[in-house]
Amino acid sequence: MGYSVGQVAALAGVTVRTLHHYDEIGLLSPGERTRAGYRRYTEPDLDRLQRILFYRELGFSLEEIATILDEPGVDPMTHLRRQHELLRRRIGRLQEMVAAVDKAMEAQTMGISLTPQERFEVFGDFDPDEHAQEAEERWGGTDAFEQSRRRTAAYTKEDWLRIKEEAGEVVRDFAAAFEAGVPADDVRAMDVAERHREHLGRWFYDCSPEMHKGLGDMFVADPRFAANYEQVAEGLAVYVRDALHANAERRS
Amino acid sequence: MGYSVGQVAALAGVTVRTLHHYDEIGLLSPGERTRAGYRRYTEPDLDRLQRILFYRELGFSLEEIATILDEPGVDPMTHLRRQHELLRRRIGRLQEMVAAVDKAMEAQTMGISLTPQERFEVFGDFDPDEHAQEAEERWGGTDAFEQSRRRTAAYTKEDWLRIKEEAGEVVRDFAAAFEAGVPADDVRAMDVAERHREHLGRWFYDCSPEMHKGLGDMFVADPRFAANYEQVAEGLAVYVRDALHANAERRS
DNA sequence: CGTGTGGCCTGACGTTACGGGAGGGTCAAC
DNA sequence: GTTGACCCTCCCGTAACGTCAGGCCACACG
Repeated sequence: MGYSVGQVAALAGVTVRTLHHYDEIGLLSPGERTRAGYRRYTEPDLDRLQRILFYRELGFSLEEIATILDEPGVDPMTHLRRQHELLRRRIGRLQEMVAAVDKAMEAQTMGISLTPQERFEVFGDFDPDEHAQEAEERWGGTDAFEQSRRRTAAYTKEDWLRIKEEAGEVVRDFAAAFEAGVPADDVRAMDVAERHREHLGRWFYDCSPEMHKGLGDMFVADPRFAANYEQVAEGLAVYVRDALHANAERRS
Repeated sequence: MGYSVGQVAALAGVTVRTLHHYDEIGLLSPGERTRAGYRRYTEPDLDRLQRILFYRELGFSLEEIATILDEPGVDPMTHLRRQHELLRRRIGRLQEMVAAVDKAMEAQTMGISLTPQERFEVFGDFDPDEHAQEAEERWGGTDAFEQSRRRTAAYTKEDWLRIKEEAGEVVRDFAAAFEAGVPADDVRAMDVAERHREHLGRWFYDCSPEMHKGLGDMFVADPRFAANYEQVAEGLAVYVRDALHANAERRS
């Protein structure tokens, strides 16, 4: 019953030391121990190890893997879909690199030399998402940004759809309250603001009330964000900011 | 003229510290320095950096990259072909993983649970080459084995063809001398043995005369290797061993 | 002509994900 | 009942950087 470290190591193609390490940092602790202190790995442990190795191979850090695996309420199927999506992306990236190599070969045979930009473009625009670059410039290096980047890295298309739906719901509720003439510091508006904050915490990063206030300011100051609300209703951006502020005051 | 660290870092999407590090370890030292000591990267430096990042992305260690890049007599085209080959392999591996995920999804929806072996098989047979596993068992952990593994990791199909051809030539020459009645300790036989040793050094690992002798012994003792020679001419394995021994004596 | 301000320099210590060995217990087998 | 394979827990080492700290350098601006 159960597998010893050596057996698991041989099975999974890792060293015993690696398993010890995963135990040390709490990433994978064997379900049982013999009275002599020997590690005994159970079937679910193997399952978890398989996932660990998978995400590791795709370049995730062990800490990231821990948060991915310990996300509450994710069934095996979600993991598989996520893995599928990640593989697809990674293969796409490698195919881009193939294209770049092909281009370089062509240039080489033609005797043309590439510009520095051309040479690095496959490395440069790591994510084809312009928003990500903007975010980097604004919040680059902050904890929140890092946390967000790490978490979103593993989201599937379906995750994103759910996020969009949730976000849309919040905006609609804000708009409804706004048009109904509910004051921004009314509990009803503040409750929506709080849901917005929770939404961020669930999907992106832990957003303190203080940070949430700053975010509200930006919704007004930055036309790119403001447009998101203004196109729903004129004056909504300011309303949302006020609601976030009011909610932050209430929370602190 | 030339690029500063910051410019290169921005261009290539790496940090300044990374470039400092590469300079420290001698992997990429800027072609010039200003009188104030500022690094100035030239066009060839960018070229080299691009290759470094390429091989790095594919999982090579910086030490391995250094040996790959500093291999004498490799033109840009060879690198490009090699990169193409590596990408192809890597994509193939990822596609295997996709297949494994698909299988797991199927099993999941069917309610079947996979055996431990099935779960890890995509990680297990890391290299589909049975010879590599045998080699690991015999020489696992030795410097020569490590060196060989590192170097061969980057060989293209064309490299392997050339290796095979070279090796075949040596065997034919051994066979010719053997059948012509040339004694194994004759200079002509010993010269072929020396060429064999150089062949190993060029493509696999630095083979000392002492190691070469051991290798000769194995050609006789291990039927798997012996067959290689015996199928060319009966008694050739022993002849080759004797030639390797004689040459080793001469060399020491 | 001083004075920021941003970029660059060299240490030097911190971190991640293990590798590898010392020193010592455990256990099935001969 | 001892031997060899396997396991344990420290503990130090390594690779590839991250992250300051303390101090030049260079050029724009008043």
